[in-house]
Amino acid sequence: MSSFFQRVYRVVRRIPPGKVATYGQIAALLGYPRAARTVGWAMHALPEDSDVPWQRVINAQGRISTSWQEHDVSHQQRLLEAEGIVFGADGRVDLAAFGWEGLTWPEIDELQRGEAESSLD
DNA sequence: ACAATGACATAAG
DNA sequence: GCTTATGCCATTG
Repeated sequence: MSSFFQRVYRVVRRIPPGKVATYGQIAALLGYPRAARTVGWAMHALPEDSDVPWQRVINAQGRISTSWQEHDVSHQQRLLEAEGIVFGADGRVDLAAFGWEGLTWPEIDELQRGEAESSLD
């Protein structure tokens, strides 16, 4: 697995339950503010037996942009609602209320160090 | 190395 | 608010 994907997964795992992050936000944490599309690609390539909470990653508008038709949007929405996230009538999430604040610098530092030591995940 | 692709983001109509 | 167009980036063939 390519390093970039691993880094994406590692960050996504840090998203606490009941919170959501955007693709662009994750990309920015990795040092590529414009690599949101690649983050989305990483989610798409994510194996089902993974422990990565992919459902907590949505687009910048608080909407679920999944086009993974095998498990439509309602599936992802159900997973998020189970964590306490509330969807608006138009199917949007209030990022101001449920948006992930991101990682603190110590956490980012720990993330980087962990990446250097363990290549598996 | 080149071209195509895609769970995005943002600006414009 | 919705649709189109353009930019971005890593991965793949």
